[in-house]
Amino acid sequence: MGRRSTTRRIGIADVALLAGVSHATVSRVMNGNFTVDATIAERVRAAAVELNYQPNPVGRSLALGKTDTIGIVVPDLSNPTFQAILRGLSMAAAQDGYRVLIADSSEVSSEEAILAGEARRRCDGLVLCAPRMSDAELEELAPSLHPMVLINRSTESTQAPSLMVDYGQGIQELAEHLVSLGHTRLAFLAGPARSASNGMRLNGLEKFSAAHPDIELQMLEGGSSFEAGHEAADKVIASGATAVLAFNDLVAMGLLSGLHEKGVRVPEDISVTGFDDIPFARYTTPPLTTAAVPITELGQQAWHSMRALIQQAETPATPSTFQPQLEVRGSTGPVKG
Amino acid sequence: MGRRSTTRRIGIADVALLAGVSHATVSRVMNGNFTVDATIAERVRAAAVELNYQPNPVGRSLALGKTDTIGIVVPDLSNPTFQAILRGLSMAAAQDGYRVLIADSSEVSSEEAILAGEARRRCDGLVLCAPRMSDAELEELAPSLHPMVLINRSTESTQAPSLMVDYGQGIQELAEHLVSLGHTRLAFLAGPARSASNGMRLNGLEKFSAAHPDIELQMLEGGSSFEAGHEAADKVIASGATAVLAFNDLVAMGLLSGLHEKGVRVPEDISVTGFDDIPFARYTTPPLTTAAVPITELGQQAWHSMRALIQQAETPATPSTFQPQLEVRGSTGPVKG
DNA sequence: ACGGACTGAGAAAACGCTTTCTCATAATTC
DNA sequence: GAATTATGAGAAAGCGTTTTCTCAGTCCGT
Repeated sequence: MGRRSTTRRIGIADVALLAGVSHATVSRVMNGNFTVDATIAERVRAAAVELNYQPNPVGRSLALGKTDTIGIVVPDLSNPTFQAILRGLSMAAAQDGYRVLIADSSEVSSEEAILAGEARRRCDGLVLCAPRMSDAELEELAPSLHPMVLINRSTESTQAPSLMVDYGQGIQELAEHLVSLGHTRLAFLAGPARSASNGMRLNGLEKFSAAHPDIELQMLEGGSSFEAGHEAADKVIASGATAVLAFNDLVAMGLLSGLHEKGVRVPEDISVTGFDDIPFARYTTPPLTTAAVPITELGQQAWHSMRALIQQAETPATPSTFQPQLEVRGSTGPVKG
Repeated sequence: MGRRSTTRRIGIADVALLAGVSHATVSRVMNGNFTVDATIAERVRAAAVELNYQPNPVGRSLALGKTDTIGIVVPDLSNPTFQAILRGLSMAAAQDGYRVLIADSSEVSSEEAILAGEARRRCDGLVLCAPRMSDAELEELAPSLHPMVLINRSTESTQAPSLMVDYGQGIQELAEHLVSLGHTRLAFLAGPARSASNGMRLNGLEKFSAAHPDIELQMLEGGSSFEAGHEAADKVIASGATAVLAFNDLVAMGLLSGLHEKGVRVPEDISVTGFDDIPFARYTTPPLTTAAVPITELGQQAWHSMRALIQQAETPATPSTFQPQLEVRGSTGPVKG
């Protein structure tokens, strides 16, 4: 007890005592309220620096009703895509004096709801990347999470801004690219079944198939990780497809590695495409043809939407969509003649 | 005003009112204090679920003097090494019900101190990755940041636990490996001049040189990024070295790419080594020989040290060192004969 | 049946700050 | 010079919890 009081962090009261004013005045000075006499203000400031006083953020938060912190929930922090979103978000938020609290749901969709709620309560807003959560649950949760911005999801009920990547369009472009190279037997190495973005890709591919009834397109079960791609090599070879659209770059890279081990040449024997254009996609062997998503920028945009939401209670609710850009590299080539 | 009161989040008072008890009792029930009658407790719990009451964490934090949050400051969130530390830390902390707040100093060392202080005040502890901060500044800052665990740094004054990677040992092993392949003209593509971990590497290389007076070892200015490595290609070629030790995997990968563009073959013409063994190091062309650091595990360990620090005021102060492990892959080979 | 030891819950203080309310004192006006 | 208005700072009321303090009401032994 005695010990503890010695170590106690210095608070507004200590400054007030030293400066010989009330703590209200100290607060006024610290917050740049000009209704305080210049002489006294200076005295307070001097006392503050002498004691190296720094306002306790928790006390401030309670009084002000804001934490200057936003939360982000991601399904997997080891995924470069979410790392990039986090980075873009964090950097942009920092410029406005906000910090970010992270919550990794480890791909466990049942955790997403709880984590989201917890994070939200600690923060002024929430950026939600919850690809596995069901639409129903998201819809139910949304109101209690406001202000919130969604990544690659949208809700009916709330007007939460949502930032979407047009995966459907991107995958169509990739497929068209393969067709232009002469491929007629394609395979899609799908992502997690319940993933929202996988659904968007499937929609895109449906449109593609409708436009190209002559092109064969097989659906192969995959996943979202490097390992999933690696393990799918046999399946891909067995499919007889000459070109495969992987769920994302990670899967594509795993597949590249798996195919290499089996002695299958890319792109001579099989062409492979990824999705996302993660930083390392251009350095694989061969460099990966992919659909580039300006993902860091998306993270940045997420902050801007969030900021708008926090500042004005009125929601602009701009559901902006990011168009992926076809990035042709070495992993795709003319069909084996 | 009227509006606002309608929207107000429900608090402990609402539950108390509905259950017909004092808010103190609600608090007791919520915190599993058993000195409350079972009947009443049940009534309170019912009221809580009916109102969907969730205690306000800020209020709790103020009362309890803890936030259940730890901060981490990293110099660059786009660096896979820090991403991995963050991930290991975040996952481990989550298991104990802690969250992590991130602060990215964007490699600006002057920001590190401020960010660290800010983050620390909002959290129960701080994990500090501040490679650019001067020893003096770190020493001065340390006391005010406690509890804190350091990554790849150490202090004299405080007994802050520090988790170190033995870069000196690792780089020596890499150099020895190159020598064993017959190389006699080596170059070190250094990291940022003021980086602490770069210093450790230099110390290791000094020892190496002392043990191998016959081996030529040039020092080349580099950096810590992919781009730095890429740009250094010309310099490396001009140096006449047959093997180059890059500061880290990122630099090595950039160099690989740069050398490839110039038509220099790796490892036939020049051998290249990295450091860290980031996830993609094994998938470069050729796969990168490197010194593997169990970096996610280090993040985990950082949490364990932090937890010990938070729980018992007494510090175990275990300055643990992680030994990198030589990972020989395709980017190194016998010297050109 | 009466005093002492328990139980259990409300009242109130504490956490560290911001902000409204209030009221001296000083500055202005007629 | 008295009345009015600025000006500026302290007192106090929050913000939403936890926790100590207090004190009714019970239960027990004698």
